[in-house]
Amino acid sequence: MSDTHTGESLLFLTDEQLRQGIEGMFFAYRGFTAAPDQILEGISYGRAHHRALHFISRSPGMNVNRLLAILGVTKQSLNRVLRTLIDDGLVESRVGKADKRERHLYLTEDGAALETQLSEAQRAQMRAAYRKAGPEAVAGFRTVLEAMMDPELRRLYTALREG
Amino acid sequence: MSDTHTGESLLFLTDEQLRQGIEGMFFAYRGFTAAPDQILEGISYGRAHHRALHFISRSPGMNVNRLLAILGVTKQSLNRVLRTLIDDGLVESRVGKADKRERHLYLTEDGAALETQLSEAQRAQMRAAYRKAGPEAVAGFRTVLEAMMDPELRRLYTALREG
DNA sequence: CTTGGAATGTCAACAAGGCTGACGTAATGT
DNA sequence: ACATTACGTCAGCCTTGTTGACATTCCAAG
Repeated sequence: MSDTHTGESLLFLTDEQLRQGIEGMFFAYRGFTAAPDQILEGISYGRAHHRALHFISRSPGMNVNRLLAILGVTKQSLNRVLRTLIDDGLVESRVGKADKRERHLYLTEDGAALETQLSEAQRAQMRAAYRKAGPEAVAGFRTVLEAMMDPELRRLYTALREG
Repeated sequence: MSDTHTGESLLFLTDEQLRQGIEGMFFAYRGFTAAPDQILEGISYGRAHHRALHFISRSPGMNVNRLLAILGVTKQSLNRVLRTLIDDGLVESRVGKADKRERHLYLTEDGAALETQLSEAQRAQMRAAYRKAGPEAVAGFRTVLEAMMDPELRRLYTALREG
């Protein structure tokens, strides 16, 4: 807080400022994943399962290709995770109606329950941080996050908001 | 930008807002690591090596225990990474003067050169995002990042600034 | 001076979750 | 008819995390 030079300077981008931003991202990401990670340990799932559940929950009926693009992993890697989720009855894979090659992904009741549990833990973490920082800081936070994405990622990110 | 409710509302913490923050962190972290990752592929190092180099560069002479606390991994995991960096002549491990059990870590010339290369790529990324977002957004960004850390992480984070 | 405990290093084994390459199958589009 | 697309799967590899066990070195307290 002592040297952020909020708005009065054009020379605020010193290497030290940037370095603090980099370290901030590193530490904050740890805090960000801590809560769901704690739930995940014990049940035999990891972050990869959490991410899949999150985005399937976010866009029910999403096909595999789209989920691959969002997660940014290979289909083999996603498939391993997805298979366990399907085998365990948390995710349902339905053959597409228009295009029968596609599989559309949905959470089952159990899947939705776990997703809710994970999501609530993470939202609680996020809510506490947002409350602490205040609405104006939050607006700035989101602006910078979006600016950090490359165009392709930003496209995916904004597409999630719009449906 | 359309629905952030900058400051005029107490009810800005809808689940949808929080969810967008969560997804924003996910996508932004990808953008954040993209530039150094690209340099690292080819040379046989990974993110773990980058992180070690970064924090040794930041606090030369740091002992192993402190680096372990910062990175949040086990000593066995760090040791494997550190071993390769030392063997490759990028990091030097000196026996402590006051306490000879401790090893103090320094970058060699080669280590500093690689760290600079990685760091510059990441700072360029960060600088572009900061420029795009503007100083006020950056101030907010940093406030939220800090609020997302648990007290222990925040302590480590702020200690880095103070030396 | 001896001894307990702390800091460090190392060996072994393992798991999660990335990756590539190759191949099969079904459905679609040309 | 044929190439392409979407998806699944097998096999194998890498990085980076984990635990447990154990040796060494050294400081500090008794």
